[in-house]
Amino acid sequence: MQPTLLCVSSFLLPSTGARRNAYTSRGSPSPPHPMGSRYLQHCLAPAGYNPDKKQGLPPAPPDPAYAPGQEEYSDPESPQSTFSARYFNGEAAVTDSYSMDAFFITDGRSRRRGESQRRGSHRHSCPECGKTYATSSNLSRHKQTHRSLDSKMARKCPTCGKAYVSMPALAMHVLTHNLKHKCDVCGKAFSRPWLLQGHMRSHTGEKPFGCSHCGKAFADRSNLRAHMQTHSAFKHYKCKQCEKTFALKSYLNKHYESACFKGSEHSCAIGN
DNA sequence: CTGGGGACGGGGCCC
DNA sequence: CGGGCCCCGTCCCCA
Repeated sequence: MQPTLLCVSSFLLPSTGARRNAYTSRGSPSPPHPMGSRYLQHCLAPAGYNPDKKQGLPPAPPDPAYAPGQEEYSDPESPQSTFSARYFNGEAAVTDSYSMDAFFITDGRSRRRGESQRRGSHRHSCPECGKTYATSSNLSRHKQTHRSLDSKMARKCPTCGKAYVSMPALAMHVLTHNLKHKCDVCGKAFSRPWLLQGHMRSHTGEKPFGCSHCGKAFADRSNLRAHMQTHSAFKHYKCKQCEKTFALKSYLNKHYESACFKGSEHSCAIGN
């Protein structure tokens, strides 16, 4: 992800301090999002976003406005927004800032993919899902992800026994048992260097990811993404029990757990 | 109870 | 094959 050109100076913000230092165990993540990084590709037009060749991001749709008053949110996998991104923080440039489209339309991978397509380079496409890759090697690795867990090719993690059909995925998983990247400040260890990098920001107060709308800065890109959704006038995630709507899926999930489905089953809840 | 944010994990993809 | 990057998602805390 590249920042917009509106405000590209990076520097350290005063640390807000980590509110807590409790490193609790996390639940298993959900399966990868079927829509991948394209899930907000209908976001509003850029304001200030300059799709230069380095960024390579596609321009926003000519009329991407998400009709106000739209009551029914039928596709929670592709939330949209009427928010028009403007960077109006007149104060000192505090961080890189990301307009809505620049942030949501695509990610670095699809950006690179787009560049390759514009260059007209030959792509190797997966017959099962249609994804394309620059090399047959990459395609071969990708194809492993389509294997069934019952496949003879499936292998188990020697440490925890979790089965994988994709060898790269297994290799990545195995690394999670080897926490060799240690924080010099607090001693917390991580399996991958960029996890440590993100963690270090909690010590330094660095917040490289800024919201182009309100100027608020974040240390974590995912948190900026969630913040961006709070600027949306629309609450895309609706409880199927009480019809209440929420801007973020996590809020809806919380609602399911705490309120609407308290003491009952989540029969019509998450995952639809 | 909801909204917002901080911190982090697992896994896919590119080079 | 491995490193780096990015994504989605979760858990937790607080106002």
